[in-house]
Amino acid sequence: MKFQIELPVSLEQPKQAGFGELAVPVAFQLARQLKKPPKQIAEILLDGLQPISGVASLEIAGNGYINVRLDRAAYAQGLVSPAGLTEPTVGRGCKIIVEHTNINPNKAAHIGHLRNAILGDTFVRMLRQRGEQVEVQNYIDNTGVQVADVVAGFHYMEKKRPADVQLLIDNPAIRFDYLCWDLYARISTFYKEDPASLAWRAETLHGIESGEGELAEVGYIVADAIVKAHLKTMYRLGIQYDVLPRESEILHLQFWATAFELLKQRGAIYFETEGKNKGCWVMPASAFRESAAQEQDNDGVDDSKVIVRSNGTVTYVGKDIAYQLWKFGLLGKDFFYRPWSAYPDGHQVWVTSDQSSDQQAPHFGGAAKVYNVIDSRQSYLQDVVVAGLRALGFGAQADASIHFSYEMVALSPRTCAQMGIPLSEEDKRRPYVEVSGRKGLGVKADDLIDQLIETALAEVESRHPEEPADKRRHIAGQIAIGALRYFMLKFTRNSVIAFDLQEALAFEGETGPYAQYSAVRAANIFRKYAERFGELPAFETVLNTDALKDFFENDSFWQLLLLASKSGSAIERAVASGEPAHLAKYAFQLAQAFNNFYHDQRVITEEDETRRILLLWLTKYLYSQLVSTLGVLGISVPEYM
RNA sequence: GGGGGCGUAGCUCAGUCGGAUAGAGCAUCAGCCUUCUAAGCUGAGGGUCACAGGUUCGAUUCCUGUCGCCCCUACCA
Repeated sequence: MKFQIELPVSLEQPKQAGFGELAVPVAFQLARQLKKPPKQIAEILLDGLQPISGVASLEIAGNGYINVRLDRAAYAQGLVSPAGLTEPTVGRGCKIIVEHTNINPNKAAHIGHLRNAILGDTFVRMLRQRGEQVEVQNYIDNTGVQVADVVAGFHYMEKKRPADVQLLIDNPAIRFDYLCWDLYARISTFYKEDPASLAWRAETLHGIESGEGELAEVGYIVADAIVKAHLKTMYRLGIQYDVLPRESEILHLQFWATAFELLKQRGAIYFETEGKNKGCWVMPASAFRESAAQEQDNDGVDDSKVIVRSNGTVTYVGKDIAYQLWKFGLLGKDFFYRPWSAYPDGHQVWVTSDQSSDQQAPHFGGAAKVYNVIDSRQSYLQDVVVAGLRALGFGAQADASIHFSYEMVALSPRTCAQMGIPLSEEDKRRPYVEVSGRKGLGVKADDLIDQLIETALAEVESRHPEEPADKRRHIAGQIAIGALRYFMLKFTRNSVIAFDLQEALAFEGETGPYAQYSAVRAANIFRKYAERFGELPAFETVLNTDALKDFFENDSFWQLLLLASKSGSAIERAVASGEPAHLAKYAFQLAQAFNNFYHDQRVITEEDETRRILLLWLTKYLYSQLVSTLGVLGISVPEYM
């Protein structure tokens, strides 16, 4: 280099289209060391530079930017006839586990669960698009307090035996997950009014953990039925799973006992002999909190985390450490597996078992990287789990444990009012109200999906009265899913969603249906073209560099092409930042750009044949990029809208 | 008390390693359907990027402090 300075040359996108395709701010970086004005440095850098292939020109702009302009025809030619199949396979053959959904199997799924599942599923799709090997796990806490409460409700409040509960499950006129939603709210209220009844919970938990007796039996059939309902709900949104690891197997197969021995051996936890945690096995706060080491004894507060209670039972975190170890293949033991169910496309979901394994079962676990999609309120517990791995000497795996956190979905005051939820004066002043399963307060996932479908159906019916009813309903479903998935993805993860029904039901503006509509419009052009001119031309043979050069002199066409060509880097960026919202935003921008193009240009009626074919090709390219991006977001494009 | 997050247009939110004139949607107002479908397009108004310092060629972005809001801080999960 001219200045004898080694520097990573960074590239960035100019804020404005008129500044070219790439900007090199290197002169600014050098300015500090060279004590020269950035503009002067840029001039020296460009002086005598040889022409670069694919680059049309370099120029200095602003007070020191070097703007790069690409050779448009060459760039377009590369997109018309891609040189070989350059699939973006960055997969290194290492398995990635994404754990998401993880709903307590004691009641119907609500909108908060939808955010988790949609975020997780979209991230999975993004990774798979890049060629990664991904395993989707949905952890089932079938022995926890929430299940126990509903079981206690059936057993003690409703006086139902296992066979009675099974009848409810088998009754097609009853939505069992909704029934449990209400029962859970009722028993939670009952506990509050009559604290003595909390003994039921203890009794039920004990029964479920032992795995024997009527309480355990009711526990199994309730949890299984609810899991079935959850998978059905999620499948409506195109969300599938590979394996369902259950807490009952973690208990019965002694996963915890193994992890416990490891933790004791390596001194990750110790037996507390005094203070409030006397008689417990605890992890010192210094393990999972940096600042804790210095100020251990301020106010005498003990911030250690209890792993094993004084009565000898293990906390959730303890089990989670064992589970996390298994995910990395570090526990030294495995579950047994049996088939749970199969999706219509044949994809098999497996569930863990403590008996014996099906011969066909694939190998689960043993990943190199693990994403846990869990809401941000649990970041403290996730920190403890990771600290556990680190304390055991598994530093690399601790680093590869990623808490894919997101903020909760709350309800807007307006939506609460619409649903008849009473609000205190204090709540009314807040921007949002937290949902509560214990109070039965929230929006059920299936209700929301149903309402979206009905709203979409009304639109489709008014626009296409001549189309068959089942077709219209299918399309309404696609639109509903598009609206819902986009709505859940448009916010970045650390933003609390104040769920507003009116906003969620919107199909205009920055929404999924807006993007779907753009794609439908493009498809209409192809249909009309075929009606008028016959089959679509073979673009590779028809379009030559001269024609492309001429066509893309037009700045708006060029900008459109450029934007559409960036879908791959949009996915890269979204994966790197862990923000599916970035990809959603890209899809919206692409749709918006297409709508502008659609409004300005007539493809079919263009009289110049070369130009018509060029317009058609650009439409085709935009369409395929939009459809594939929407696909990664889990949004399909209807036949008509 | 401790830990974490947030504060950007009337509302809901983006804002890429610190970079060029701070963006989008909704809402409001004014326009555009004989056209490849108006779930669309064009335009207008709307900003002390919470506040005060600091770092430097340059700060919405990084640092410190103040104010306000939220979450976590259980032998629940």
